[in-house]
Amino acid sequence: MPELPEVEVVRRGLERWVAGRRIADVEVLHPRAVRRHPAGGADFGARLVGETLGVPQRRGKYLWLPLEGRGLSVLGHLGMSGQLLVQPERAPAEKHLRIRIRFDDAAGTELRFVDQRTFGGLSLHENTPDGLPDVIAHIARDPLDPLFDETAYHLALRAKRSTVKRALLDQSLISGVGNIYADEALWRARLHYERPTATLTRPRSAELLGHVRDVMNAALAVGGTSFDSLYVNVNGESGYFDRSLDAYGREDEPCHRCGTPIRRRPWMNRSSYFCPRCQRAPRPGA
DNA sequence: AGATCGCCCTGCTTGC
DNA sequence: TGCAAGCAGGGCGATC
Repeated sequence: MPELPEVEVVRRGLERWVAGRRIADVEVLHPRAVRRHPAGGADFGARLVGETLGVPQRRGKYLWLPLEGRGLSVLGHLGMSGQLLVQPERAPAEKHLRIRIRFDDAAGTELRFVDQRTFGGLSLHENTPDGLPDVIAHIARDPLDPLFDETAYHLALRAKRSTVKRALLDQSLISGVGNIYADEALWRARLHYERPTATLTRPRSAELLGHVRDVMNAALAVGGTSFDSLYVNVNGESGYFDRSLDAYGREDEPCHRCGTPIRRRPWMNRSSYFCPRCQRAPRPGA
């Protein structure tokens, strides 16, 4: 599933292949793909025709394509299985093709939104004065954003009566961290996922944040090398290909630090993977 | 009002 | 073998 590094790879691909192009036609093939656009697929398409795409932007796992001179943006989220592909116009339709965007130039390529599980989608929104689609104004800056406020993050963390993994996944505090990166960063920081946020010292939270950035940058480095073809993102998960995970998905496999079998615990309708030796559970009531 | 839960969805895997 | 349940998971609306 695409996470922040994968979405950034997609953003770069879009910048290269569709920025500056004018939309000629939009085909919405599945209503769920535009469910965040209340006026529906026909309205979505009609309002895009004739518009020119600006430089794609990203925050966390959201990305958006500004419409030049309009104060509007096409907002996209890939969800679990979404892909944005730049394909030759004559290429056969993908099995899960949901939206097709054609351009009025002679490049011979079109933009396709393909999504098996339909958790993702596209929609059209007005921008805030910051140039952010209004519906994602509540999404915090992500850890790769130069304007991410580390001090504010730490203070918010300390003020929460919550646990560290919940806080990592709270998009209003920090965006772009999903289940995989949360478990990986916690493993690197040797922190148990149920560690109360209020017990994290400033150096400890700074260290954790550093690990979050490290795992994302490592994935970005790998994902960023594999997309110089026509495809914006060959398979929607390129960032994971050559990356070795230390915790996530490694139940019963030896910890890369101490050899203790990694454990999986049900958590918030998901799973948490951790090393029971390196990442000790917090004392009850601590 | 902040924290938590359930739902959306499909295809692969597992188990009886 | 076939069917059913489990699992993956981000985000949002409902609920407590």
